[in-house]
Amino acid sequence: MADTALFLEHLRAETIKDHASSTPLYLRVQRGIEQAIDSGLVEVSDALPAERELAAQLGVSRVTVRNAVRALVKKGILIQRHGAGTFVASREAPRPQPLASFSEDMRTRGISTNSIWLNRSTGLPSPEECEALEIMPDQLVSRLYRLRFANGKPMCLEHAVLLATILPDPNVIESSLYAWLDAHDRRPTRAIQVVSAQLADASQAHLLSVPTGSACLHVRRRSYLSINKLYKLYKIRITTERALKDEPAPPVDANDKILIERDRPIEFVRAYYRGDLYEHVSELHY
Amino acid sequence: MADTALFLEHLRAETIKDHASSTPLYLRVQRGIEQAIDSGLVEVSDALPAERELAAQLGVSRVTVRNAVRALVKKGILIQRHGAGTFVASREAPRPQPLASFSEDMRTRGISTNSIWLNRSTGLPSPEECEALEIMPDQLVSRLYRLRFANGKPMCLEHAVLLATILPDPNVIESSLYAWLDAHDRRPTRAIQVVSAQLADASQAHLLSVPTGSACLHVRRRSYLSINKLYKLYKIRITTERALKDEPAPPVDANDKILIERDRPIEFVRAYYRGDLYEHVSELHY
DNA sequence: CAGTGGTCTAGACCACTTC
DNA sequence: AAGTGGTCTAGACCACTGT
Repeated sequence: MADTALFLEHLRAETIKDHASSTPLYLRVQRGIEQAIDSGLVEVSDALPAERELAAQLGVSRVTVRNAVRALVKKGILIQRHGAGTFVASREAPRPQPLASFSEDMRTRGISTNSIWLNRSTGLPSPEECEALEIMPDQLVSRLYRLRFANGKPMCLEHAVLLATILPDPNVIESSLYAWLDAHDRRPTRAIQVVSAQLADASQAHLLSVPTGSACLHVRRRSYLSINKLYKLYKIRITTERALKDEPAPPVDANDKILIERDRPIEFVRAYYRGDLYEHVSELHY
Repeated sequence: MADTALFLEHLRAETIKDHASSTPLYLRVQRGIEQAIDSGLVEVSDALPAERELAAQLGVSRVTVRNAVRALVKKGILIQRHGAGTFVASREAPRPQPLASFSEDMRTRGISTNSIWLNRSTGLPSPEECEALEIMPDQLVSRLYRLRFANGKPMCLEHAVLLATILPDPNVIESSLYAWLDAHDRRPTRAIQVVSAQLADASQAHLLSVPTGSACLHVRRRSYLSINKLYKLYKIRITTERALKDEPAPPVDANDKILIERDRPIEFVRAYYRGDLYEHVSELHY
């Protein structure tokens, strides 16, 4: 290690910093180690001080250190080898692809984006949408239909459908749907995509400014909100409604049902990308 | 819960079972809980006994119980809610897509597969392959080129390149490459895929039995082997060589280099799928 | 052999949920 | 107020690695 003393000093400072705040100790240690690596204080291939040593130097228990290290190992930033030590992993190695929105995806590729709205409305779902969103036919949905541009070129024809309970009014979306969802703490945590190759039909080709019969990538995506976030949103809604309408609390059963389900689909997207301009990246695990 | 006493009894039995073996205690507890859920002993929406209660009943510490539960929560089988309890998650909810081989992928879709070899050889890598596999131009690679059929129809034109150190002789592969890799403990643990839409050119179209200009899905995949497995394979190779040739151990530096890198690409695949027969599924996380 | 991470115990207090 | 999971401590022994 380049300078163990300096590393420990930084870590101690970082660990003490939010002492008054409610940030858990192991998260502060974790962030301290992460920052030390990012700032180059410890370099790739360096061994971290032993867990017992770290614990002693920071004045915390070894369990707490292990808690912090475990998260960083899962992130791929550290590598532990039984009997040998804990090492800083190489930085060049690929990291998992996060669930990014179209705009974010393009931004990371260094491409500017804009879009024009073809339709925004709220209404009843089609049978296909009912199945995709796991809802009954009388539950309202919001629709966003637009043509997206990348670096000024038409790139993608996108049709998004969301639960109206998640997005009550589609007209509030300015350019980035996910930015709005983020701001309202209801951004999907997980998505399943099905990608297939198709030939553009006449109307798609016209909108995308390509010849009919060009190759295009058809992406269908179902996005899920984690049970925890859903529950929190649900609780908030219930409380607010009760406060407003002076109604009694809902029956416990209804509550229980929601608690125990897993992630719930909140968004269903169909998109047609120009085959000459877009490639879809995905990561698989064994 | 249907029958707490029965659940605890099962769990106690499962926990004690491999007492003599070296299986860690928390893994035995974990497996016990998992089996109880799979066998229907506890049902969806049931709350598990409290962690302290479980620990007391099993005669283990609460930390050990938490260790077991944490893994099951990560797997999506259990859901924990602060202050409320630990619940069995719904089983219908979708589970993440594992990294499957073509044959496995098709089998889960209920489709039979076969293939004909177009070429199998070992040789020096092209510049593109060097970059994809992160190797020098003098390091040998094995190539597998074949036409794959699904339910008797030509489905996919696949060109796979692997490090010769991983697959020394491509002719040993009968039908499933991944089955062989599995048997030799060198199956990739992770892969990154890039999917794009293209029109089939004349030779591709001919092999796939579709008209020239049909939509096809072009998939490029880099598959990685985890650092741990790599290290174990490497160590084994070193030891064997030493035993055979009576050579001294390799210099420590070479060893160290390998230890600290992350996952390493061992396979590079280019495949062209018929757009009318294949859809690519992927999952994203936030 | 000494040093490391991996597992385990028996406590404790805090934050949150439920009633 | 009682019960739950979330965090934390101060120990202990085992299995593995390096030399």
